[in-house]
Amino acid sequence: MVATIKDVAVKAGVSLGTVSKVINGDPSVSDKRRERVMATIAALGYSPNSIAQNLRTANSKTISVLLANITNPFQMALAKGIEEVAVAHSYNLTISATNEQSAKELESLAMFERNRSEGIIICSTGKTKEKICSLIEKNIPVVMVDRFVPGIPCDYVGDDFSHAIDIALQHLQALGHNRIGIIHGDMNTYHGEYRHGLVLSQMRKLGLSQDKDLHKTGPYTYEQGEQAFRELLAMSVPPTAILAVNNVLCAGAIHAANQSGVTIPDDVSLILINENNFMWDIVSPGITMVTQSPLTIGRRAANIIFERLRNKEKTAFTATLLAPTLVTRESTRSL
Amino acid sequence: MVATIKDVAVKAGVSLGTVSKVINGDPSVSDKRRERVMATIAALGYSPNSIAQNLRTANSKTISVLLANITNPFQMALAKGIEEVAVAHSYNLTISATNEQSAKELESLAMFERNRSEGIIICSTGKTKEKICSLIEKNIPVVMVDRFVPGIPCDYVGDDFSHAIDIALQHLQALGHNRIGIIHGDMNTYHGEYRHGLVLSQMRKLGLSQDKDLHKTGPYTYEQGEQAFRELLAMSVPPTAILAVNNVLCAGAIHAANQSGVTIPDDVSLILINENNFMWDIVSPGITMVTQSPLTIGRRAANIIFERLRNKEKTAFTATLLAPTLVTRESTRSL
DNA sequence: TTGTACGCGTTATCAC
DNA sequence: GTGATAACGCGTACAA
Repeated sequence: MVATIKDVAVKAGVSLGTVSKVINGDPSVSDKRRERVMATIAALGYSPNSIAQNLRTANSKTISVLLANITNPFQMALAKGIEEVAVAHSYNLTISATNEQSAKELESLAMFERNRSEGIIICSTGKTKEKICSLIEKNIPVVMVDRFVPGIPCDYVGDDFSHAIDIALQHLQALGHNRIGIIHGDMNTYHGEYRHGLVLSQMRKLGLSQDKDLHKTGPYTYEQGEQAFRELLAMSVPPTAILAVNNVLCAGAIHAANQSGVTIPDDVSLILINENNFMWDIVSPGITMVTQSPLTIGRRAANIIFERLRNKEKTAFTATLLAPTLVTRESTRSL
Repeated sequence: MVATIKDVAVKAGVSLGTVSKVINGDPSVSDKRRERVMATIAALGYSPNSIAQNLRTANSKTISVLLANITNPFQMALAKGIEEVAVAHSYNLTISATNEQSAKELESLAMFERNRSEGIIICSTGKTKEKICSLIEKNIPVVMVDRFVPGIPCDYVGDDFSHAIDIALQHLQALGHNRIGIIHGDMNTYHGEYRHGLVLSQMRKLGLSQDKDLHKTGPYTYEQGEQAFRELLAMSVPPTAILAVNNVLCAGAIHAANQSGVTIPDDVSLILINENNFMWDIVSPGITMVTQSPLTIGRRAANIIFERLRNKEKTAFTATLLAPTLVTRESTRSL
């Protein structure tokens, strides 16, 4: 059906090896023969079968990415950063999503392994530790991004979430807020719990209200953001400020505010930890945020993969934490 | 280094073929042997090399997607729809982006071909027709999405953009608007020109102002949206309403309005053609829009691929146009 | 039911 | 500079 290297060799009247050399730019081919081969390649519309190439050379020219949710802008920015670097190295990029389900994560990881992906970048649910570790033991470079999971011997790149929380809470405290409602993420993932714990300890440290009802947890959905906001505002003593840890949750909260006639920041201040992309430029009131850098995370993660591919020596694993920045807009004001 | 089927066979004391049969669920293996093989597979942490499998079975279990811009929410929704279907079929998904550069599109398509991708879904710049046609001639199922390109014999799935324009313009006309500014897309892509033409003819048909200066074209960027908006408002006789054909362009326009103290819809009405996702719920004023359905487009496109993979008979190519809907919000009002 | 042998399309190592 | 030939890891007739 489709032309093979053999077809080219026969038609060009040369040997298989010669064609292979031409394809791979080996200089030890006479110009005459090279031209002839190139011409018949074009004539036949021959395209090297990289499956066979990969089998023979024992590599796949593929790196794989496991995202949490393909439609979240934050996650896609991650992917974009990775894609840039992969393309620059002429590598394929395979993308999957967990949708926060560890079963899907396991499946995807198994797929990556069967594919002989040369590197894997994971935004994990945190519940597939053994599988990830087994991949690492097989010397596949793994980089965890965004969500830290303890006990996995690999590189990590993410935002300094602890610092981000600190910035956010201190900003609110400086404005006089003490009762701060938190719209947390999913407690079914490790990093959800982890960040929850970080927030609690920071709040304690800063002497902010310890009221447990100020903490709402749930999946990373728009609806959850709405519900959490409503519940917070319905408290007998509602918070005077709210921190949302994720873009979608925050969007839900804003929508709930608009729907229920709650004015931000007059009735309650709102601050968000997320990437500061174009969409936050056009919501009004402008949302004060502590910025994350998913694009940079993606780039760094991919670069680490390629660096480990280039230099096989096992160097110490790195943990890269990107510094967050405060962007002050109209959604936070002093009490 | 990593275990092969041979290692498993040796260690389990059976033949190569037996292991292969176990892996592929062939029933003609005695339970005793099967158990033994499974056990050593687990013990060795053996994972079938799908590169070798693919070479042998002459398929790649991969479909590839070429997006315009990985970070645009519209495009991500497309990818999401495709990913859902691919995962359901246990296929890999390879994603690339053109960033509107035909050179990059060519590279990616060549990569897909070398990978022996079993199906390709393309949101094309429109300038790689020959390459796409050559892939089709090699019997690779190709589905064009979102952006129609004429003269390519393949399936197409997209929104009914002509209808969408009609709905948008008629909505504005019904509100009494005659001078309507248009923030068009990129004239360097075929579909940019195509949609431009559609708008012009619809405006003529409806008897709207034919002033050429009402049409601003440029790349699909936030900055372009800002600039186009400013230019429109700076006209000696500015438009009373503006139509933006893309989310990012529209976001730029909104930002420019906020920056320059132009009030929507008091000073100018604004309508957008795009996916109605969560972000448009939280910008204020709410933007009236004609909705597109990228998620559905992605799903349909992927389903077409798998249907053509299942049924090799060449049936007629299909063109699926999804119906747009008007969602009225606050950004449009009568003159 | 089980094992053997061949070939998928390519690269790499040889002799020539 | 060139052309056989042996792998790469696996699936699958075919024979046993």
